[in-house]
Amino acid sequence: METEIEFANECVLLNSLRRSDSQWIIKVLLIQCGVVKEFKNKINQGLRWTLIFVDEEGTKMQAILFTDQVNMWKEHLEQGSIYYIINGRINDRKPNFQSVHKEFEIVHTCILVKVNASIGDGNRKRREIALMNERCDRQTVTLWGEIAEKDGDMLQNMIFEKPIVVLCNVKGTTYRGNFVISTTHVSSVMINPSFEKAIALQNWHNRMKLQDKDITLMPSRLIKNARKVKIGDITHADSFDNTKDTYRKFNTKIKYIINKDDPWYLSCNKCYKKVSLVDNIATCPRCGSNVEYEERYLLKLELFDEKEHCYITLFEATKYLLGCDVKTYVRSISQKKEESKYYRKLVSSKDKEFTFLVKLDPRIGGDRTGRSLIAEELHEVGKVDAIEIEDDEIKAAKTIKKIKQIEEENDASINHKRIKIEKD
DNA sequence: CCCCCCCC
Repeated sequence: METEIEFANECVLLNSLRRSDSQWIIKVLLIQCGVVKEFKNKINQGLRWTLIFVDEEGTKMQAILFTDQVNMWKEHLEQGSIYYIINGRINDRKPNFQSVHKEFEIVHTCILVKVNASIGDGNRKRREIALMNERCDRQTVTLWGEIAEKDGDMLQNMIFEKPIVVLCNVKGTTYRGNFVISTTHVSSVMINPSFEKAIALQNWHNRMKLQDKDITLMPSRLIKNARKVKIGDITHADSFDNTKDTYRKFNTKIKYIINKDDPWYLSCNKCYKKVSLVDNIATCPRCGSNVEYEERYLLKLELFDEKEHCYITLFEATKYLLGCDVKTYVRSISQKKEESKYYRKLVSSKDKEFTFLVKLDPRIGGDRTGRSLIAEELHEVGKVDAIEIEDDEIKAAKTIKKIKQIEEENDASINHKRIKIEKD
């Protein structure tokens, strides 16, 4: 295969290959296949295919195939397989473009729990997914460009099996106080890979499934660690400190379910605003007509905690109350809603006590009368506290203890060797 | 020989 390889950094060039080498062979794992794209400029036109490989030392490199090579290889190369590349052309790394190899590389191994619809076209195409780890922390990831197109579609088709997803060379950004991970042009996505951490997570997930536990309904570390308050502490607060600690939880009864018959709406995929349907054409008040849309939960509740009452809105969090995703719910009530176990669960939640998690918005202060809160998460009272909290301090202490133990063992073995040598 | 920091 004749191909162009852009190396990540010069070390690789020195260690395993030199640009001047005319004959070489390298063993690589294909970790990311792009989408075959057509290109056209003043001089050339044809097909382009971007691949990302990793060698046995863990160094990543990008390879580009052009028209003839694309046609020759497109049916044969497979993500996750091992190949030998023989005698490719090696280019220097181009400083204006992203390097495949990062000085700091974060690898995320998580369970896929949600895939949103994709938005936009070409390089602007994006698709949000949600991942979860063994501590039930949710993490939103935005897939971009070819990864949104190819891997995103693959993930959407697999969402019901909740595969393990590994992300390499992704970047983190903060938007409105939320940490969001985004893919870049050098990111790679692996689905159900066979390395230790991924298998351990898969085993954990299998154990949960055997206990009939849906991990997407389990209390997250966020709600476990959130500061516990009364409703009045939130509704009567003049303003909120602009700190990182913006989550609060409170226990309260559901006094009234305001829209129990239609706890969802048709939402614009791009901006989440409610679309209106006329002759099957959806119009979004913000994005215009003929937009893509899907059902989205929206449940409004009135709460009462003996002292205060307030209104709260549940979007995605409705799932915690009903136990299923919105599409399953809508399907379940399409015939006789009284026969839907999810509908019955919704109705029976009235007068029950729940722990609600809300996020404080530092921009909103003062008079909040009439303004409803938005729930991030909720569980029946007792379910949150029942689970043992292993906070970071305890974990850190354990790690230190472990390290000391290992050091002592090493010391002992070193001493033992010394003794042995002396005896000899 | 191609192409790059996007969006709510």
